Amino acid sequence: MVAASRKDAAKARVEAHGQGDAPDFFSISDLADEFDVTHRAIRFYEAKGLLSPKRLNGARIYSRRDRARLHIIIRAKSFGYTLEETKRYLELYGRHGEGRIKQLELSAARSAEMIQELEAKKRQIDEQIEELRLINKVCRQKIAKKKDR
Amino acid sequence: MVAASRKDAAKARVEAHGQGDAPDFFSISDLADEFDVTHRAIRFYEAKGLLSPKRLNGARIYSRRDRARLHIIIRAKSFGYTLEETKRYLELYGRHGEGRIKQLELSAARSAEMIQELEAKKRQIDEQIEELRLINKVCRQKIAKKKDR
DNA sequence: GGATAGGCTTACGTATACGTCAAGTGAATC
DNA sequence: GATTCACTTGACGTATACGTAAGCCTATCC
Repeated sequence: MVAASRKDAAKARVEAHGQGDAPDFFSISDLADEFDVTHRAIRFYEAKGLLSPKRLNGARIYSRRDRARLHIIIRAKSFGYTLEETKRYLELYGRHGEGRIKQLELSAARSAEMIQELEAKKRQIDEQIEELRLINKVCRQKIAKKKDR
Repeated sequence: MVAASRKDAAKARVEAHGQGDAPDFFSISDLADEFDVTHRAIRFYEAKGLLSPKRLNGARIYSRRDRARLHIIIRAKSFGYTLEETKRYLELYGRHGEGRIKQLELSAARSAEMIQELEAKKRQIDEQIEELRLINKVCRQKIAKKKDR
């Protein structure tokens, strides 16, 4: 298994100054399995600039940070954001804390905006849930009526 | 304005046995304006079987129910459902209450499933919001530090 | 009754998000 | 040392969700 050996090599390097037992890096297959996406998709996100893993003999090595980013990509997709929108979010994610005041203020503003947006989305979902509860209730009532008739 | 006249004609017909002052039907432009989507998109949803408005001299006439369906389509899209998935939801929506027990039980089950799914989606959004709150907090703290230095 | 407004269909084009080969590399195992 | 295994890079294909232009209809307004 080449991947394993590459992994071991990288692991040795990382664990030299590593700190835990939880993995510090991942192969593309690790992440593909963990998040149930294809290799192709992960590479596609990289091509679009959402990921930029290190390389070891050509093979991609994903750090915990890369993994966290992938997690965010997949979550964001699941509630309707395009990769382009997610990219903007990841930019924010990648550099909060760094930069000059102007940059920090921009990040603060952007994160606040996104929170508002997500709260709005939650409210929309709540409306939808309410409708579904009503449908569910009506169905169960009609079932009950038909059954004791 | 042809639309207006068609509207008036249809309105007369509907108001003959109508009940309120809120509109009972809508032109494609009405809905396009209200929900900020293009005519093309609305027709596309129809082509995909998500809508099926009545016609008057060829022109589409949308009922309140059609309008409600469009509203659902747009909301569902905004939180990540495909039109195909939304179509399945609309089927449920369109016929709860009708049919035999088997059908009612299916509808009850499906609506319950969807509620679970949406609740899960809400939890995901909450996680994302938590992350953003943290980012926002860190940014504001660093800004404060830099400012009183 | 000709212009204008709104709507219609047909059909090809486009952006996003990958899927699917094809062909090659580099390390590990038999 | 040949095979295998995981990974690589193109390159072309495909599904979804529309955009866009062309040409036609038709009711109302002037």
